[in-house]
Amino acid sequence: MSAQAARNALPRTALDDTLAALADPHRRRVVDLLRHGPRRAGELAEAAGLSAPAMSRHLRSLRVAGVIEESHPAFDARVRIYRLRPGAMAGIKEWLDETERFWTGQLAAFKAHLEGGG
Amino acid sequence: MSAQAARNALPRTALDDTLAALADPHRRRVVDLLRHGPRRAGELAEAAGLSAPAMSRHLRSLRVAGVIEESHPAFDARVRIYRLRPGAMAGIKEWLDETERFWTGQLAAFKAHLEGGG
DNA sequence: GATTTAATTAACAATTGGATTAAATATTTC
DNA sequence: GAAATATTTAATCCAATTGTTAATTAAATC
Repeated sequence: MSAQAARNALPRTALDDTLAALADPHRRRVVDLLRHGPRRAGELAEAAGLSAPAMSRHLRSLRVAGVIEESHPAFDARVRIYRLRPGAMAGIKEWLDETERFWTGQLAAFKAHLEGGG
Repeated sequence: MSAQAARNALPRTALDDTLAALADPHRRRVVDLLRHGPRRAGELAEAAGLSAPAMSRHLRSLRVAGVIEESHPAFDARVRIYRLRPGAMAGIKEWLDETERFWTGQLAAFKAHLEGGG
């Protein structure tokens, strides 16, 4: 039953998925490649030095995480083209900014405390 | 020797480590707690609803990734106090900004292409 | 319509990651 | 100095991830 494992299952959020998707060098390489424009699955596999199946799985991770999106081009319906999804990383940025904001606020408060009461 | 696994070992960068450290709900919860100030290991474990050993490992991950730092307080050397490390997430932010910058540039170029060349 | 091409899915092996309990390490307190 | 406290490390288990090869799907080409 594995009672303990289930005990503390924090729900997996979108932020988890996005961060996990980007926490892999191959997948981040894909994002780096897609910064310059949409690419085929095959191009990405070759550029990243990965087999087609391996790349396919990475692309799925990125797609499920909302980082990229897929399209079938009209000129050849076998091909799948991937591109970055706008706003995909907004969640991360927001969280980072909030963290920084709180944290610097806390630092300022500490400094004030030292100057006032120290 | 697991020949296939070794074949494509992209080096693990600091960015990988930081992202991986943050891609876990428990660890991100720790960061959220530390936003408001330094906390003891025990406090963090309790607040996150984790056993002490489990929390200890998460704290190590975060420390190795450079997200937090540890200190021994003078009043009780058994205790370990953790705090956010300034600039820990600068790398992520930089990468995100660069991605966005390239990507919006690419979008602008595409728009210009449509308007110019029909 | 048979073959080639682009890509995904399936099945499997190996690695990694996280949680647990028990033991170890300091350090404080009585 | 013995007992209690704060935390980490060790050993083990289970689940998830990643890569590989083989098979599948679907569409283009000859």
